[in-house]
Amino acid sequence: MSEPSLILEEKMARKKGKKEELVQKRSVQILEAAARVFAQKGYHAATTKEIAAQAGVSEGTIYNYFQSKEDLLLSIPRLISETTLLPALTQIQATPTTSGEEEEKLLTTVLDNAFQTLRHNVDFVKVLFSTLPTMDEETLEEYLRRIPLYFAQALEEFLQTRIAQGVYRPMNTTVVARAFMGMIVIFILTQEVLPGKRVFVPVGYDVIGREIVQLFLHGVLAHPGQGEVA
Amino acid sequence: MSEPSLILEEKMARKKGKKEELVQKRSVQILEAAARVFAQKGYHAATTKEIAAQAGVSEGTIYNYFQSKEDLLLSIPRLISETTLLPALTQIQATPTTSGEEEEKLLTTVLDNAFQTLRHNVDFVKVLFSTLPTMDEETLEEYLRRIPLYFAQALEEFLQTRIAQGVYRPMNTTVVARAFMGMIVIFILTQEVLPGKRVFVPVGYDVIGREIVQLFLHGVLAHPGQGEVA
Amino acid sequence: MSEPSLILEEKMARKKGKKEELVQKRSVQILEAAARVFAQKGYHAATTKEIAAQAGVSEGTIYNYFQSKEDLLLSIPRLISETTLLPALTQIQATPTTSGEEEEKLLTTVLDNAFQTLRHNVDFVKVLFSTLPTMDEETLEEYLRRIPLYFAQALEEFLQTRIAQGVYRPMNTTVVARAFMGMIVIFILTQEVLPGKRVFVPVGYDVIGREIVQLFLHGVLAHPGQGEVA
Amino acid sequence: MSEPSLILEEKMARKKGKKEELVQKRSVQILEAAARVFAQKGYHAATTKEIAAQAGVSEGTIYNYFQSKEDLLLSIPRLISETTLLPALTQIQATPTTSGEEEEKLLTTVLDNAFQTLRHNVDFVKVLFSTLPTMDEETLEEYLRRIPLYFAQALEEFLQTRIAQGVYRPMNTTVVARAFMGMIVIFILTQEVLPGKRVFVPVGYDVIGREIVQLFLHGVLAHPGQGEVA
DNA sequence: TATGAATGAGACTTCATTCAT
DNA sequence: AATGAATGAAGTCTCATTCAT
Repeated sequence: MSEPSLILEEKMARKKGKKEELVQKRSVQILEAAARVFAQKGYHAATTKEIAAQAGVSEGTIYNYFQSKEDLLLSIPRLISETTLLPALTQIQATPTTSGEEEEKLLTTVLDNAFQTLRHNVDFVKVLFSTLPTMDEETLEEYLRRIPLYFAQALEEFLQTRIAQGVYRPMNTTVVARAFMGMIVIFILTQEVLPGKRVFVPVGYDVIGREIVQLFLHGVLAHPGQGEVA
Repeated sequence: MSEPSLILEEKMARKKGKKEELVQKRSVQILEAAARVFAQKGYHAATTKEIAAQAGVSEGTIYNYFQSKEDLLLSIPRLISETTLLPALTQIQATPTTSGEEEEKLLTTVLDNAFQTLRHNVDFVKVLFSTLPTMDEETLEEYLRRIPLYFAQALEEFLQTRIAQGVYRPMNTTVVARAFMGMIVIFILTQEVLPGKRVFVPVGYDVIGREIVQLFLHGVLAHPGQGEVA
Repeated sequence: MSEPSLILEEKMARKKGKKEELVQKRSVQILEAAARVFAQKGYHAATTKEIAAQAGVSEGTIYNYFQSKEDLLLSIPRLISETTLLPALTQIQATPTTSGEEEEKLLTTVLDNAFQTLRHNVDFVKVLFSTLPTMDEETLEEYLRRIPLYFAQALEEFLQTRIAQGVYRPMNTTVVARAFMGMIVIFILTQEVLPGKRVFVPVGYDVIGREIVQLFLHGVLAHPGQGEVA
Repeated sequence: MSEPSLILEEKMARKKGKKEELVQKRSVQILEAAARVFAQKGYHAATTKEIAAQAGVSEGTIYNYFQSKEDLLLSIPRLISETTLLPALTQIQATPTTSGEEEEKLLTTVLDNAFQTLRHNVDFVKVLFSTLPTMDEETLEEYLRRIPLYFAQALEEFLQTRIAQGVYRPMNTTVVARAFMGMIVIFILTQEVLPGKRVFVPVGYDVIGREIVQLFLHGVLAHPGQGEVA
């Protein structure tokens, strides 16, 4: 008398599975379009119309997957968190001690990872830059939780370990970690985020990495041992 | 983005007579209000109504001095050239050689100047940050010319001089100059531009200055002379 | 407003076979949900999505049974004819003469029936009230035919009989019948249709019935026989 | 040296006066259009576009005078309160005792006032009918505060006075007052609010008034003295 | 010259309806 | 027959800009 419910259930399960897959796919499709348009025009200048066009759906469809335009903005970080961005950046602390040469290699790798990751997510970074200054603190936290913040923390812990190991000199790790971040960010900013190549002539990231590592480890002085600090 | 207004320029050129002075005053008054509102809300979220209110004039009056809202944005850089501490930033090259201690002092002064200048023009910097990613190259240049670009050039020349003097080791001056800028910018970004104090806990600029100078001159290694880590 | 759907009618006409019965059931199920939602939110504020949810079907299913949202509205009256207590209301004329006490009883019963019927169909009444002012005449008739119109006619005939019997005084039966209806309607309006209990504090329907009967039969004067006020 | 400030002030005052006048005028102009459209289509079906057209202004102008479409709805009562609606309805209590004939005259006048006022504000009444059922309680109160509520209260007080005077018999004044209101409302509803003349054939308001007064004072019985209530 | 009411293009969003599954 | 994702027309509302005063 009753329906062959197992088959039905199975069917619905399969259907549900497929549906969720589709929802996921469509969400990403829309979100990527939004990130692209936000990056290009800025959040406020971006229109749902253009996002829809870029995503290849109608404007109405956007609202089947996101509650509002702002929801799109807030959801963008989720796109990132599932990529390899975070892991790559937070693996610095994994290698506790090394020889001088190895230290250079390690830092170079860290920088390579950072540059690669940031460049791979330029749209996100652009959105970040143009939106952060006018964001409220809560949204900012939610946003930063995704990447740079963790990186800064991981970096600081790394510095503390090195100091404890006697490899690095005593220093204000918060400031130095942030300064290191600054050296990375400035190149992404000038070479990836800013439009045009005229103002800041691009330099290869291998060169940049090498120079930063040298600067970070040895400073700029020609005779480091002599001009010592008290 | 269209051409910046000529009205202001014209007015500035022939500032003779009380009338012209008044006009000049009114322009600046509006422009400062615009910069303030743009900095706070971002260019697109800012409304002419609020700018008018902040400037203490009516909306209509804005259009007697500027062609459009965009014209306001494009005219903001000109605000800087008159009031800025920029000269302080470009005098780095003026002091060619020094002892180790003096070098530290010099760099500290440079950093102090930079931080002071940037903090004094926070509104400009904020507008810069939030607008840069979506600006066209021409406008970008106009904006960057005000502070960062000149500073970067002056810095690079300074580095070249020092290398020639044998005080600094050979290096890619473009990269290092930009890295130095990055160390400055990151703190303005995290402490002045971004909202809230929770995410990036603020550090005093004297501490920051000291740490950056040490990092820049000596690097982080505990035993710099040896080129080896224990 | 367009023609009401024929689908339902058709279905209702040939209710033979289990399939047709099921279709009939589903139609009523959707229609009741629609009436509920229309009553609660008003026709325009109601969404097909919520109706579907209330009916426990998908939005698409609604359109397998009704042509449009408007068709739902136009089909609601048909819900009444099957479940209503309307017959009770139109039996007033069946009891031609009575004594004074019996007359009171009769009218009390009529009022009880009326209140019970209207309260039993609150959703219908609410839809009626909120939709009437903007309905076209045809739809209005279709709606009114369900309860109020028949009741008014029956009432008028009753009055005419009573006058002929010499029990009631001569009067404009149209006006008095409608006035009687008004006394009923106002309590349904203030106690059932309008939201909240603060503005019009509810009174028990037994009390209401008693007072209306007295008012209707005897008026408000303290010394009715004299035709004079002290 | 200083401006002739008195003249300026005067000018501004005059200007301000004119401005306020204009604002008032424009507000009323828009509000009346809104009431008209709301009455015709119902609140939700009405569009700001049509309201603007009816008012002879652009859509944007509406929002210079009202915050939202809902604000228009909530502001409609204000249109009424400044007319003579309320006074006419609440003056019932002003005449404490009368002879029988005078009582009839008084009630007739009350009814005339009520009908005239309600008919004069049909648009408002229509909006009331179509909107009240789906309003929240707070808005309802605000709305009802304008008219019907006060009328019911005034009426109840009148009844209590009459009972105390021995002119009217003891009764539940709340119920009777509301019933009296019902007799008024039903005719406005059937003859003014509902569309078409077919369903409820219109009757002259003088006839209606006369019949209601008779019904209210004497009831329907042919021999009132006999069929008395215990 | 300054004003600010009026404008209307265009933004975001909702929702009745369709149709492939 | 049932579903619900997709659609896109249409709605409300904002805001840069104009222009008569």
